[in-house]
Amino acid sequence: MPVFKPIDTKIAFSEMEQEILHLWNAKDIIKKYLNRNNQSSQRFSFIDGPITANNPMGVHHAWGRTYKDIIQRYKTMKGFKQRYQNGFDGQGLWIEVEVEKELGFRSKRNIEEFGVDKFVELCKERVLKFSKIQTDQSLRLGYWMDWENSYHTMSDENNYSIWNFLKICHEKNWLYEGTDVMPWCPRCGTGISEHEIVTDGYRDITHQAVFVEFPLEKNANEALLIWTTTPWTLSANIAAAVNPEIKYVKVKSNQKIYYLAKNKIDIIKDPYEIISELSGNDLIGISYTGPFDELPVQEGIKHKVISWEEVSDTEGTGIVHIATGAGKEDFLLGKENDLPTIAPLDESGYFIDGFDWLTNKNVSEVNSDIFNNLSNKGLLYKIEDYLHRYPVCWRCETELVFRLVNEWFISMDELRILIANVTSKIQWIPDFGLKRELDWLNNMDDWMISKKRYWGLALPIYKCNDCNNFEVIGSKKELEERSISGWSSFEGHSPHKPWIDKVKIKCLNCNNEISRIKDVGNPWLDAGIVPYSTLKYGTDKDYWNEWFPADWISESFPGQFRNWFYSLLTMSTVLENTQPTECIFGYALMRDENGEEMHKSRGNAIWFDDAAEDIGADIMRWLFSNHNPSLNLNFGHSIANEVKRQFFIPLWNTYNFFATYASLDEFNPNENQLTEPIQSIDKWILSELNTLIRNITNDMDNYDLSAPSKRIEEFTDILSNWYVRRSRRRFWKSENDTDKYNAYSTLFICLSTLTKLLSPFVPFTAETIYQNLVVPSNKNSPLSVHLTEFPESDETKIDINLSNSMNAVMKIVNLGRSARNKSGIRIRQPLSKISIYTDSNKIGDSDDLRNQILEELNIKEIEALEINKASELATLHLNNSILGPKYEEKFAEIMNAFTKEENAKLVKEFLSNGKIMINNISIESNELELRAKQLDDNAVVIDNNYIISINTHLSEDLMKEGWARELVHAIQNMRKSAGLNIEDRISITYKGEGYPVSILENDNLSEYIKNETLAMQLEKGDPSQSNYFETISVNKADLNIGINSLS
RNA sequence: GGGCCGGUAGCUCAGUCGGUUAGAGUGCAGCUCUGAUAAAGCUGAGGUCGGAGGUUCGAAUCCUCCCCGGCCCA
Repeated sequence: MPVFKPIDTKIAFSEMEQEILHLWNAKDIIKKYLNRNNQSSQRFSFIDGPITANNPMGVHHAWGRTYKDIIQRYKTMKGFKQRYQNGFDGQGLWIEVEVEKELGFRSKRNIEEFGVDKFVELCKERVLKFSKIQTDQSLRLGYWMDWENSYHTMSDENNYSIWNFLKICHEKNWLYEGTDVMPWCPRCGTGISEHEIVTDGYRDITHQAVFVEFPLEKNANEALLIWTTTPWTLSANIAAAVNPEIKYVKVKSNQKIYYLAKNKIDIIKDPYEIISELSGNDLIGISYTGPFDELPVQEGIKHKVISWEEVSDTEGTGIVHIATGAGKEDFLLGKENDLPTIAPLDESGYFIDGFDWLTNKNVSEVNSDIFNNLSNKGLLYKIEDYLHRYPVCWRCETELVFRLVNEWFISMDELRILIANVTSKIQWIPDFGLKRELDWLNNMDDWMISKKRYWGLALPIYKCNDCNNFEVIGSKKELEERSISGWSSFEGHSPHKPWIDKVKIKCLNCNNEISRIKDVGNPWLDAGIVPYSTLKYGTDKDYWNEWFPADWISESFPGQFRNWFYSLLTMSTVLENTQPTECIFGYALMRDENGEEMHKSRGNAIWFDDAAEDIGADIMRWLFSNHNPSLNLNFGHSIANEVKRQFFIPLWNTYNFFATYASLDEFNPNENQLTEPIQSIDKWILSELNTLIRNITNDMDNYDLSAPSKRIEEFTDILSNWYVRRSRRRFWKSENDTDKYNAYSTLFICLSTLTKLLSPFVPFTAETIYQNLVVPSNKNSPLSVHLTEFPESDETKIDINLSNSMNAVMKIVNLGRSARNKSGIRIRQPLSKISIYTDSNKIGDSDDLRNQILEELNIKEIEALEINKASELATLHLNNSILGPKYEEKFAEIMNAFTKEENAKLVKEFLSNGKIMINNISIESNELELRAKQLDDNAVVIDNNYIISINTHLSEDLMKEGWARELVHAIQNMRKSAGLNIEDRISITYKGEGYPVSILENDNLSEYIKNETLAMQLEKGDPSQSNYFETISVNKADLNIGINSLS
């Protein structure tokens, strides 16, 4: 009975993967995997960066999850106990937006009318729905986590852990309420973060840009000329900014004096005269009259020219109108220069009190009124259409305005350096990650943690509107203790809006009843707390100590420096002043096949579910494993197809070859162990295998997750194209001797070890091969490859000399093929001699290796090359990499003297003595190198001081032998065409004259032909009477051949 | 404007500590081998290693400046 099931040579990956999924389910393998190291004393702590559970996962998530799976599977096989906890991110605006879309909402007012409680419940439901979908998709990818124990950032535990963090921030005086100017959608009534604008938020829009005069205080006939595309902000003008480095001019036109940048002189619409040139510096400090000084809010504001390096003279007038309450940069500049702030708009974009005739007008409809007003005051210089990129709301396309808002911040003044110190303790892969994170920290403003929305962390900040005291509550228990009303309405709900806001506490300063602020938290707080919340920091310190810090975390680099990595580092610094993880492994961005960003709208996005079915999870995973993580990854079908052809098909063919013949021969790996004498080629491939294990172990221990796949591909290549290719005859021969079983054993060891090496990377393929090769042949083997141990390298099997010799053999064979190619002699045509010069003659000593060369190249014999001949085939060169550092300056002289000598003489000296003398300096063997001469009539290769040449002369006997092999080849093809089985015996009939017949009637050659083709008879006759016949051309003469099956 | 990453064959990318004639895959052209292989092998064409300086006996590699692309910050 054959041990191994027959294999489908045309492998359909996704079907194979479905079968394996069923197997894992049926045998409960995942659970066994998760629990196998429960008793282990070794720990590997991985913390999952939560995936946003807002949509089905994409192929880019599959990339990241593959890394996470690979490292955990490897550590599992190495015996480490792990937590395998996956995380879902579920609070924040992204979820709200999707729920709003589903409900057809367009603004916050819709949500208020609908009911915040119902809205929040729908957000929760959405998270649960997509976390389920993502779980199923992850299983399809072969990602093994403790799926029933995934954490959610919306959990009570997570939210209360953040409360604790915020309370500590407050105790250290790092938490404060401040103001900032941010992009704001007046229609949705919410701030839009910079990130949201950057991704999808700019449109090309034509605005009316206006040139306005700001008259100088000292002389109303002189004016600064400014330019703006947002006329409504002029009502909030505070200052005018110039660049101290730029050249400005004072010009006279129509009896008035204007100031503007020299480069923008074209703006002056009438004839003008330049009165003087001046630098920006000369303008700084000048007082002017504001364009809307008559408005109540402008009372008491002193307008002055200030300095700002960012002012350019490529746009506008080179003098910039500054409204500190209506522009992001203006606001910062205002802070630096200690300027007052006027904020004109309410949440919905209406002018607030104090703006006289503008009050209660909407920002979207005031432009023409403002133009008229300015014109009446004589301040309007001119109006132009201006096309520019302008931010819009990514949900409703409304043009954004910049609005001054109150937000809550964590101050970075003291924290910045502490976080940087913690950051530097972490190993960053790739290492430039550290530089980038430190750069971000350096530039990081205070962290804005509030958002005026509904679904998210309830910031536990309670503010007294009377005395401005604010307090931060650090836990649920503390809130209960402090509550003076509303606890019963809250109890039983999650700490979210609106329920949490029922609870009121007493102001410790003035005894008033005070409420929580309305804001929710920045979602990165939710993800950053995870090393504390999920590891039971607040509830089980022993557990926390056991698993904190993480050994390794991984996420896509570009965005996370300012997001997850940043929040992790900040929160861990505040709580424990220590690193949350020992190592951060980052990877770049996924692009489409052509390197373009994937977009739903562009149609080049690939859905995970489609990819899993069309491409297969393992091919995706191998493609990911093969890629340098720090570079962007181009992903697509043709790239996946290349991976399949490059790696999976050769691997599958090798496996198929083994299973087919091992079954025929009823080879059983348990009963047939390797027995002496063992051929060199077996020892060699086992040496390579153990080297492979050693290298991969080393890679994985250093978190180099892309090196192993390259090594495995190289190994699979030599296994298939050298080991199997060179061993075929051993498998085919009819007698079941030790040598044949040694070949099977060796190949079995390689393949079964490969399944284990492969299992972290391609769990389905590895399992398939394991199930067919290992499980049936050994009753004691673990149920799944994923329950096995990672292979240990057996150093005693590693033989570097053998490896070098085999490399030389392969090199020689390559040379032989190349020589044949050049002289047009086919491999089927035998050659007489290969000549080798070597001092120790190692290849010549090993019959095994000698025979590899002779067989593979179809050459009769190896002969020794004598020294005079050998020295004609080579040139001698200095080994610069050794001599350079050794002799430094003197090296130039040596090189000079060396080139003056006749090289052929030096070669001979070297071959005789193993060294040469130059300038009375002895140059040793390792400092020299022989290279093959490029000769037309000689095929020469030199390796490790062997000199090899191949004789391409053909004798009559050799030619006949060549034709005999040609006939064998033709008859084999006929057998195939006739549909015969491999083991079928045949009889051959031939008809022809002259040269072809002389081959068939040569005793040796006809015997050879019969042997090779399993022919019992070889006779002259009428081939057309045979079941199958063909006419073959031999040395330009025709030969008719017919075959009959005797089976 | 600042920080980081990248620029090597038509395309995708290796290239270690500075060291010999800069490699692989893919594509193109030609050939070979094959009773595991919808495979594989060989040969050929294809390179100012982004540019310019510098250090060095020697630079794709180190240094400086510049150009182009990406990401982040302002």
